[in-house]
Amino acid sequence: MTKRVVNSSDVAKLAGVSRSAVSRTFTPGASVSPEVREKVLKAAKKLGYRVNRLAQTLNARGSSNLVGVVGANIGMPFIAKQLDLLSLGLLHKGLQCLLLNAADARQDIAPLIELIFEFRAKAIVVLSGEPPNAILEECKRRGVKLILINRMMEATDADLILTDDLGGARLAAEELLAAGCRKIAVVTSGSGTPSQQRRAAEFCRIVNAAGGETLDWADGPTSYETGLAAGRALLGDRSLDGAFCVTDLLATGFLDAARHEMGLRVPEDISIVGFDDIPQASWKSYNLTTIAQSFDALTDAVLSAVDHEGDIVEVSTIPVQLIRRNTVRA
Amino acid sequence: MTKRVVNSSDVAKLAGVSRSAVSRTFTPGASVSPEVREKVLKAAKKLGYRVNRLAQTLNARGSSNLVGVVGANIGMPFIAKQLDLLSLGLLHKGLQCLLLNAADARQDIAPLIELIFEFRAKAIVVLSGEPPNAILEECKRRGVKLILINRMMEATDADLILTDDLGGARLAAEELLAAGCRKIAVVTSGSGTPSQQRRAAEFCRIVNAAGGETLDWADGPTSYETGLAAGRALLGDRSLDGAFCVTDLLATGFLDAARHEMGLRVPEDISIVGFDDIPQASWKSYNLTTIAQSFDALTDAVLSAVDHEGDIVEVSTIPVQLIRRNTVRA
DNA sequence: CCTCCCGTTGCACACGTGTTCAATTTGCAC
DNA sequence: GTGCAAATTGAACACGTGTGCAACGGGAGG
Repeated sequence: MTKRVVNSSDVAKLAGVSRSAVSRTFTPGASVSPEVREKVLKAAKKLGYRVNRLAQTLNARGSSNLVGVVGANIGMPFIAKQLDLLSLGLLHKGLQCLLLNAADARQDIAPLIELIFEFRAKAIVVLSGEPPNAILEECKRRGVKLILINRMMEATDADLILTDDLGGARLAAEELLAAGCRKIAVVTSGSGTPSQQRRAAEFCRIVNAAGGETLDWADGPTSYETGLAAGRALLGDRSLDGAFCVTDLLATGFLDAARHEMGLRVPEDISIVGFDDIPQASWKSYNLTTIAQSFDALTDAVLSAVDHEGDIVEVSTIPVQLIRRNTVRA
Repeated sequence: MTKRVVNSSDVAKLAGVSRSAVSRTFTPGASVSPEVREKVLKAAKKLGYRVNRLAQTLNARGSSNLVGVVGANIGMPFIAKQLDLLSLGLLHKGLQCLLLNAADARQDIAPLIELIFEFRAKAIVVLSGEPPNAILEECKRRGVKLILINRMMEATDADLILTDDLGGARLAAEELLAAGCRKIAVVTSGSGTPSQQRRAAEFCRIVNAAGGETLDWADGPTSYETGLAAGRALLGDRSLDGAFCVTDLLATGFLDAARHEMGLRVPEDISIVGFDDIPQASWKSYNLTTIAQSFDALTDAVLSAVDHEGDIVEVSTIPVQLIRRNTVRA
């Protein structure tokens, strides 16, 4: 006994019409008479018929309505929230989300993208890692939209969606300077992503220009533990009166090191500003002053880039906003 | 100018062989002579040929190597981590992950599952929501593996993967009783998921049997804010000396309410135990004693269920473990 | 040299759908 | 009733692939 799935021909046979009629019934805007449509729908329901999207896509010239999403560390709060909203938006738009999770941000994501090619996806969204140039060319050749979120800057063949890192760094710097901070730690991970580097560099530039002193840290993955380690290493220097952590995850770790290991009071002894506004930033134990990115703007930008046909690349900037909570001295 | 994607016939033509030879070259275990294989590979590389998985699947009788994953609240720490490991494991096994994100845990997930049917997925993993019985039957009829994680208990046609909620509740109860707690809050969300209900019911049973008193709370979504609200509402009663929150997210909120709003010391004034061991549970500000589920066991169970052919349903139990940190009085 | 067997190859079919094109029917005005 | 346009319908093709089947070729054993 072979469990065969029902065909459009099966439906056609039962309804007593041609297979074309069945196809047209399920194709919006096609020309079918109401009575035929009803017969077809009845037969389809009886047999439990469902269109085979794979065959549908195969037929349609060009690509499917699949969107490949490449990421790493899906479990981290900020990425998780991005993915949550993004997949929701895609689904809402009638697009399906093929998730390719990289084991590690450092992993070469080229094989994953090539896998997406094999599925004839309509677009590819890259949340982590940096696709090599060969991939960029291949995307262009195949007519696949490539959308990079906070990735390489000099890629000219992909749609770029960039957080306003410079604006955010400025907000953070001004807030800490206004609080009277003069010697400020700048905490980044060792991953060296362009986004983090831009934030750190711009922050240092502004603070130094204002006569402040900055102290860099860059090591480890982008994690709570790294923030903790940074705090342990840097906070021995009691002359530090401020810290800018380029990620909230780093900031929470740094803050915990200050309070629970180094015996410092926040914000009385040291002021801290983060970046991203992850959910935990608003938890009472942290109450972290941070730079929020508009998730809505980010999602909208991705969705519009997916739809946006044409060869002109789009560069969207996600606006940022200072969220004042309670980790900067008044 | 039409941007056509390269065919296997294109490759065949360039290599001077038949299309079958191309297909066989990319089919492991097929019979091709080394010289033909090399010619084909050379031509394929030159043209940038990639197998079209959609056509591949269409041909192959039966289903694809897609696995549909249905979830909600992908952004929440516990779900996010589940999804992270799961998608990683699936990818590692050569399976692709089609992510369908529900807007809300209460949303009817039947349409999402039906969408997965249309893609002829090999299996469906349900992380949130409860599929109606009609879906169960349809899965069986279509020969699609249905895997439910911590969902309905009485479903007999699906593979079930269940956390050892009862064992976890027992560990929590024993820990709190051993700490001398006599009047214990039991905090659940208002979502009424079977998993949460089992944990709460078993906990109450054990504590009551030991002569302890329990105080229930069940309202709101499963979130930090709900835990906060529960703490505000319950902790006015100063005779409370313990709390079991069926989710770490609830526990963190509850703990913050105790410390930052009700002026209580944890664990001196009240002992708290959570469930899930989300990453934040180990953050220094919480140091939450909690019941950990083995993520590896969960992932393994899902992967084995996907592969496991045959009509017999599998029921896997994910073991739990008490993680002692610092929210229970010694 | 003949026979048998095995590895390789190409042809043709099947998978399930959307769509063009011509044929047919319907509707309508005269 | 008749002519014409519009709406509907069905047959046939295309999409890109894997594979059964038969044909072919070569080497080993007799």
